[in-house]
Amino acid sequence: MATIKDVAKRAGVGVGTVSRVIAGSGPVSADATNRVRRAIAELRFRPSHAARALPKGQSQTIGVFVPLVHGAFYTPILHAIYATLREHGLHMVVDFGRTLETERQDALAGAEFLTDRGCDGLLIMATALKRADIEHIAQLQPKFALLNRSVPQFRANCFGPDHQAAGAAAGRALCAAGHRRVAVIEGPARSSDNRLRIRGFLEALSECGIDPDSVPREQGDFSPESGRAAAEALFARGRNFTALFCANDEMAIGALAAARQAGLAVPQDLSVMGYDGIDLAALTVPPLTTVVIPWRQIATHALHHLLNLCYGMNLPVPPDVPAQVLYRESVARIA
Amino acid sequence: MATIKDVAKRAGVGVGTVSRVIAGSGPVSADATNRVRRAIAELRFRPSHAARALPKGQSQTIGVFVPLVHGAFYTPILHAIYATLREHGLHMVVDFGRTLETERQDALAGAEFLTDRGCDGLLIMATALKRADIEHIAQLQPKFALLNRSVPQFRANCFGPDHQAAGAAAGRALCAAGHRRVAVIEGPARSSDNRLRIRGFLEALSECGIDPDSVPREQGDFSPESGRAAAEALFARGRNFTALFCANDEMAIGALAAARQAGLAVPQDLSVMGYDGIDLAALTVPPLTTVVIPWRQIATHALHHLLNLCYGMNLPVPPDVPAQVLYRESVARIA
DNA sequence: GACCAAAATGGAACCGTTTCCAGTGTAAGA
DNA sequence: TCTTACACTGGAAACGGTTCCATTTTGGTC
Repeated sequence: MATIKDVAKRAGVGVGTVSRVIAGSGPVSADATNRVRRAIAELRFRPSHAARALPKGQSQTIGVFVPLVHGAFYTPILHAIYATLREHGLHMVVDFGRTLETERQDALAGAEFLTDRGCDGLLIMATALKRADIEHIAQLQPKFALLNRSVPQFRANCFGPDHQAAGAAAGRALCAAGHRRVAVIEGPARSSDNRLRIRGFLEALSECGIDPDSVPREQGDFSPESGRAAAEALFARGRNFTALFCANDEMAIGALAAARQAGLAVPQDLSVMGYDGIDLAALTVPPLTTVVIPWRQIATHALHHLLNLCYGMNLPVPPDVPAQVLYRESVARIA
Repeated sequence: MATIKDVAKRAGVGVGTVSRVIAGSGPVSADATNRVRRAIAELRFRPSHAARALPKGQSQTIGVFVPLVHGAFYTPILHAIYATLREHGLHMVVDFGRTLETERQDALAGAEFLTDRGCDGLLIMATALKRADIEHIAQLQPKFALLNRSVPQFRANCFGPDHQAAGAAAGRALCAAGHRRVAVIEGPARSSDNRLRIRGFLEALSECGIDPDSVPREQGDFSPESGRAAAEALFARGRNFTALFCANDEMAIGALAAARQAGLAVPQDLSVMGYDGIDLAALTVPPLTTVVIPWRQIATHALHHLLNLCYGMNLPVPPDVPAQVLYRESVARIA
């Protein structure tokens, strides 16, 4: 591989001049610029990223951690982040968790990996992180933003929706449609955002005069398959409910499949409500009524904040729009 | 940030010794090892990735390009790649394309980004790449593997299913179920794998005595939404077919939604067949009959080949299992 | 033609590692 | 006691860029 010295020699200039041509820093005569450009092309010179990052101490790269590679939930968020980064000519290095069970340790390992990688800032999505973990990350790389996890100590670095309010909106919507007997498929207990949305949902029910303790609940792991299994377990316990709230859309998709398998028509025999507002929810059979969280927007704002931090930019970080129930066809109004 | 020199000073040894302790290369006395380890811990020393990669010329990192961040198709493949990489203690840097339209140029830019990033090898998934593009990539980084794109010149580096055979299997399955009037939702014409599977499908139909030219066709872009639109267009042209073959499962999901919207029961009024065998296809309403391509396996084998190339490993690269039709409930047998 | 500021330039020092080589200390063998 | 081998060690050189400083060149002014 050709180095900057080879280019300098070929162009008949010093290495400093070559560097200035490449980076556009400092004055270079038109003549020298041309000779350097030609030499670069002829030698197919490509500057080494490692050699470049070493003296500069900056890599124009943001590190992103996402709990899972797959699934309909995380990837659109990643897409939004990536698009924004590209707009600003920045690079992204992603690290993924293996499973939701190992999310916490994966996120910690990911933060180390990304920091070691010379990322200028970290955008981390992991609800399973404890306060001490976040302190650890802050020590590793003070320039970071947290997505969907909030701790008072780092309030300014935390971005995410008000899950409790959003959960409450779901509860109120079901009550308003006349449902009095409701079941819930919740996510993993370790996930703080799950706990909040379930709490909000049950509180709303309570305000409508429904005893939260009477609500049958099953737990899934946010995957469609787990939603199916949870729904089946719920059906097996005797189907004395008219509506089913799922802690995310993917589990709701599984619940829809389970309902069909059980011979239940949605929404005539059973209403199903999701959460998150993933794109796929528009294309289920029937189309899913869900609580839309403006995830892409939230992610973009978190990133804006991070870029302001890292590069002294001045990107807007407006308050997020609140979550809203999107009425499609999976919830029926009953007497 | 502490450097290796600080550690050496604190431990009262030379930098060479510290480096040997960290890398486990060369002999170091137990005493020195302990002092170094302690100093590392006390100073919270973390070796700089950039400084390390510079003299070594290797980064223990594989670069992966995937056409899209989001969607149900690419991410499980990425997941399989990531899992294998972790098993071998290697890192991954991913680059994504923006849209399927820009796949070709994004893949090219991605190859450059990943190479500049010091990746030891490249795993690239992009059907839109032309032969010259691949030559360019080979020049950039001779250690590469191609997923789902095959060119004779680089036969050994290419991995992917036999789309034509798989498409034919779909066609035969529909014929065997008694369907004589069939429609097709195909993917983008620029996508070589799409062309192959459609060709195989139509050839199989032809062998069953169905005129390929009589088959109504609409084009989508592999997204669920485009599948819905294509199905609607097909319905609008008069629904004189009993079965619909979709070039991938995601478009089939969209077609299912369109069918419901049109008041068509699947499979009673219309049979729908997918392609790929994504996980979600098991949870649609009704569960989708599809051609299962062993994508995870293919990706793993491509990666094995690449690792053998990069690190002189000796990982198995067995022939892939052929694609198979998985019968679920979206295709009816008719008279 | 002399002078000066600004533009342009070459090259040394530096970034933080790895690697290699020369050198020291020690134990075993003659 | 003297070699000899070997384990261990320190430090210089190298990796390929960026940056800064000293120096040369240029163009404009009087």
